[in-house]
Amino acid sequence: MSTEKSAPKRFIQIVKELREIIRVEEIQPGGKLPSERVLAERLNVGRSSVREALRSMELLGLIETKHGGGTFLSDFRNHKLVEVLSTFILQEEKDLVNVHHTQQILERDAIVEIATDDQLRKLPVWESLLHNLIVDGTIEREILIRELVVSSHNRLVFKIWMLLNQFGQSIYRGLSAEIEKPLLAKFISELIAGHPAEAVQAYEGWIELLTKGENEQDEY
Amino acid sequence: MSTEKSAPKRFIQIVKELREIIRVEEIQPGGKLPSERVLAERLNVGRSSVREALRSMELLGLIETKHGGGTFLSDFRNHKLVEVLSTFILQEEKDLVNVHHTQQILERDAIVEIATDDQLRKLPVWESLLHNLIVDGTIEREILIRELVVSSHNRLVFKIWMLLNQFGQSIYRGLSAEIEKPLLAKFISELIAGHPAEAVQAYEGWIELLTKGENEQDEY
DNA sequence: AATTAAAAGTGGTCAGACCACTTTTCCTAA
DNA sequence: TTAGGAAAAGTGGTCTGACCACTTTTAATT
Repeated sequence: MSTEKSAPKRFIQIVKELREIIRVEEIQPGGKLPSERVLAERLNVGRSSVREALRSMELLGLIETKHGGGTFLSDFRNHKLVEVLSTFILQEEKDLVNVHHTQQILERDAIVEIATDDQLRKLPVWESLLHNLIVDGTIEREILIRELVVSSHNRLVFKIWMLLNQFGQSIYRGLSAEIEKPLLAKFISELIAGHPAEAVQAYEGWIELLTKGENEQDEY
Repeated sequence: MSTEKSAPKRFIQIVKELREIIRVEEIQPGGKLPSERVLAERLNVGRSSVREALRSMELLGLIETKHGGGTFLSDFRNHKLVEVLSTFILQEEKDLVNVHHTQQILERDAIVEIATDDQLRKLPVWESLLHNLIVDGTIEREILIRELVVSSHNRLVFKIWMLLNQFGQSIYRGLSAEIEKPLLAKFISELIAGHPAEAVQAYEGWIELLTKGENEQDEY
């Protein structure tokens, strides 16, 4: 009666075994996986079942395939899950808003963490970014944010953020650098100075500037 | 030479055509898709190719399959973004500390959000939890935290949190309710009162209490 | 009319056959 | 000896047909 139907789909099981093989044999990104025929024999399943699992992983960008060449483990960062999913769900505006909201949560925390850590806030990256901003008048927003999250020493947060970033690309409209320049400068300065509250405040002002006017975003 | 190889994988194409069929025939979530054999004939491909596409979509949670029954479009508002990703993101992430850190980031944000929203902070849940705490002297921590995140109106955050929770079980030591009682009471009270800073502070004290003594966990 | 058994429909899996492409092997010619 | 190039082997891509297991529909029986 319980919901324990326990119908473990074969191809799902194969995906798991594949992952295990990758782990045990220490196959590195770019490395070659056993051929479909070999896998079929090793796992005692038909080749078509192996292919179903392999194709699933390929859709996710977990592996890459070269016709006649072989199957290769691709780098984690290349996975396409987000891209694929987005084609199915991107019409939901609310999802996008949530994605960015979540990103901002992570970013805010990273800011606080960096600003309160003498080691981190003195990293040369920030000075460099600030310098670029003042001299060139431009700054690569994504790099800045990325540095923020990376520096926070939490690889999990970084991974999640990267994923969300792929998913939520391009909500930040191109904006005149002149407008955001002072806010950005203040933000980075406060970060270096070790003033978390002020840094976060400047950051939020900056974000608001970037997203404002995009839409009224009623509370629905 | 260019990276423009443009190798249009068959099963990828089928995924796209599937999506088109779903759109044109207005198949609703829960609705039934044409059978594999029918699809194969309609698209002029072999059944195995159809299956590869179908299995890929199933791994993403886009469709569901009932053996002998058929293939059904699942509610992809409930897409498995986080779920699927987790198996690949967290597989190497043995660092429980990171998991909990990330959870706490999300929780902190939820607290602020609730405390600063008159609608949310007046929800009867909080009073109820506080009452239970005082009367019974006990409180289900997971329920509390869960309510926190759920109330924040960001389903994505909720999903991520639930996921992390699943992975990070059992770091919170069973602790004497007497010790955490005052902190918890203060935390909830501040939440209801609409004092975000104080609520967060109490929350952090509480968390510190819960995780302290666990420090035998060297950084390895 | 209700119950039940048979049939049809559908997903799950496998085996084998080709094809197209890549990599390796190995023989020939310079 | 060695550099080229053709043949062979390896590998992914796809299709067909065959069963099996399970569900839904249909038909027959009571």
